[in-house]
Amino acid sequence: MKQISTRFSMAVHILSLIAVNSNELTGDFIAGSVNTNPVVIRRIMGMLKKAGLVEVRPGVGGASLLKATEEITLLDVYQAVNVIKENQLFRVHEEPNEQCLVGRNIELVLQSELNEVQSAMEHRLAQTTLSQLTARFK
Amino acid sequence: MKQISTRFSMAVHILSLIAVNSNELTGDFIAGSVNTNPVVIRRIMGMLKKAGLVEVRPGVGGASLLKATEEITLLDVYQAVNVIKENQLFRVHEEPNEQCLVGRNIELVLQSELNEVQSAMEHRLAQTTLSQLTARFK
DNA sequence: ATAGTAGTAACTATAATGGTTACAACGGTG
DNA sequence: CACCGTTGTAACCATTATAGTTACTACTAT
Repeated sequence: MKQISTRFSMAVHILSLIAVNSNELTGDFIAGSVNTNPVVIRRIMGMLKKAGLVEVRPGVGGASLLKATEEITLLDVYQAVNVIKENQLFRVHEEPNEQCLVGRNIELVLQSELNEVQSAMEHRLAQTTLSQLTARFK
Repeated sequence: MKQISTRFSMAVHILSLIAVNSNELTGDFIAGSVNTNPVVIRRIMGMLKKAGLVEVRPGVGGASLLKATEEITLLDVYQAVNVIKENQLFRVHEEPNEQCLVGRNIELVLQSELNEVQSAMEHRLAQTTLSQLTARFK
């Protein structure tokens, strides 16, 4: 069963860390908290940077958020790490037989429903903010 | 990017075929419409059978639905082909550092949100029936 | 100049997928 | 009763994305 990559959960972890310990964080420290290799962290940080969520001080280290924690949603993170692209949560089999009523129609009809399904999921992602998560840490 | 397996879209295709051409279908014909290998079809049919959605006449061939098309939802199909298990749409990185405030809490807090997200998606899947799809074929 | 950090490229092991071959089991039909 | 076409499975393979790893360059404060 294919699941959505841990890149996403790691990214949320990273952002939570930065939210809590603002600025005193090296990639190696983050890697220690996430429990993975520092390069994995740097890769994800690169994506978060490109999405405009964080700022990193090269050379010396230290990261900070570019938006308030109330304004970073799980959807923002999900999109930043590119874990699922637009309308591609579900993979639909390709090149069905056009000679057949079903084969001819299934792709378009099913895909339009699946797009709705994906939207419903992403809409729910947008309702949770980073601040809601960190508020529950204890 | 990992996507949800085409097993799901193929299953919908198969059920649509049965709904339209009730009973005169061999696995090889279905494979021709889906455009894949017959064994792939049989594998999926096996899952649909186990879920109580279809009935297959062994030996001689031919399949029929065990429920009305109005009563088969995309969620039923999705669950039948076991494409995503309960609360496992998102994979969460394992064994974060318990010494760290974030590491200690992230798993539980994030997972509870992600379960909500998955529920939202599945709820939307349950709103589309097989009959709604086949009605749009032309 | 040095030390410690970030940025990347390249390689690897792992796991799920989807296609394939092969064969056994089944059930009408001649 | 034997045959033929079908279903049911097991086993294998190529492909793909992931996540970890090594190695190296570039940057910045001291």
